[in-house]
Amino acid sequence: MNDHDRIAVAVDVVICMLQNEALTVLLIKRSDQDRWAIPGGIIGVGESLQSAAVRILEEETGMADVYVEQLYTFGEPDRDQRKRVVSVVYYALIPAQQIELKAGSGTDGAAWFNVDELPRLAFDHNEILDYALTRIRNKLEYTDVGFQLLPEEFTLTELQTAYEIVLGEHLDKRNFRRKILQANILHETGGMRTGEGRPAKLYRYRDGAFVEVKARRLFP
Amino acid sequence: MNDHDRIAVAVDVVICMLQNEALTVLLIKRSDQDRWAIPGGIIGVGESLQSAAVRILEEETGMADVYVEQLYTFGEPDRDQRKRVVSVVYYALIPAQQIELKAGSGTDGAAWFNVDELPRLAFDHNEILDYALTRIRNKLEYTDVGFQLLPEEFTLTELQTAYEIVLGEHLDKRNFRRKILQANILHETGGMRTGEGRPAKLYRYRDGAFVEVKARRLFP
DNA sequence: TATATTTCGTGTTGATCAGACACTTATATG
DNA sequence: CATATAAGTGTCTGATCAACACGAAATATA
Repeated sequence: MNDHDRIAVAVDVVICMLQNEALTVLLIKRSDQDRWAIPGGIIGVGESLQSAAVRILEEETGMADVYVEQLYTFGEPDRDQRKRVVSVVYYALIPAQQIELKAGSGTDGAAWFNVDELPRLAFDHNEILDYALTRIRNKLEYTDVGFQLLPEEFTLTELQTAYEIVLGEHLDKRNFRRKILQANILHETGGMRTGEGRPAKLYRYRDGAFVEVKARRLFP
Repeated sequence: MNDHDRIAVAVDVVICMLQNEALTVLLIKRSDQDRWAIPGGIIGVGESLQSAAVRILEEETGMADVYVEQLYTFGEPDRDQRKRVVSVVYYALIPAQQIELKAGSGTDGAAWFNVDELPRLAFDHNEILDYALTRIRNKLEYTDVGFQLLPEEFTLTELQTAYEIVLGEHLDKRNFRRKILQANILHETGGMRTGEGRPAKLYRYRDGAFVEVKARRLFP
């Protein structure tokens, strides 16, 4: 087997954030490609897969301390015409906020796309995003991923809206609040969010709460 | 980066089967290693990850047409002292039966181990097996993986026993039967299994049934 | 061949949970 | 001060889950 035949290992990261009442994903355009793509890179020697994902995330967004989880590994022989690449794909959920995008090296630019209005992407990246969204929607129902999309403090309405955006369906206000509060995974910070209308209590996620709640589905 | 630094891509396969009222996993011992290990191999050029998993499974057991699914990719830099290996791990569930183990090339032998009585394995393979078992137990509750561990025709008691072995807990007979039958994923073959005691009806899994049942948990 | 043993197969009840549904309260704004 | 906006709150009904015991059908044995 000559060097040309060797298989390259890449790490790609699906970076998701809530913006303008929509779930968005960060895509980049490389100088040598005419389609948008999921950001990624070659793994460094001595670097773990997870570290590589965190590094790529940091290079694109400048953010650290973010929820990152392995999604799936894509390795069809023909997924990249140029050479054989096995991509270990991670996904990251970052709290809603304003982010200054850093143009990574070798890229023409980066932009956030509404996940419901994606263009045709490079390689098998549309397939990867489909898979990522399915995973996130599923995990929303029985893990704490929903909280990762919000800042530390949030109102129950903001939390419900986040769930509605990701799931793409309306949820009943009273049932939602009852279930979340009964699950005992939030605590009131004491602060209030003011604005037009009645002020709302602020909550914070009880970190590690899902270790206790575990197998219990939030929305069965 | 010289060739020595390059990263190798391996595919490992956790092969599980029911035997003697226990869930067992197939392990091999390589001539150059003193510990048992999960069977695996280097991926061929032009071979997809899934194909490699199926090939490895066939090499070890002689079986084709088996349930195979990707589990997780393990790639810590120090997981193999000799060189950097990224392992894409699959798991396979094969129907209970007698299997003639083929000694794969370069192996000292292969054997089935009860998953509750595993020795200390090579590399990070204990960790991988823990992860695989957790996944299988979870999927048992909301997918059709349970049926993959049984032959085509089975009695309800055999199915319940399979669930009990994998989950490691006792299930109520009447509740189990009611839930399985109401889920409408089995049909009676008309045949009966005879033996000591009253004969039992034989059932067959309605293939593709979980496409319909989908999100519905069998054991919430 | 009668009896014992083994395994299959079956329903009900009470408790818990999910889903549908509408009005009052607190603040900001004009 | 009146109006608009969003927050916050409870009940009832139907569905689902968990707990629970015995009769039926066959084989094995005395």
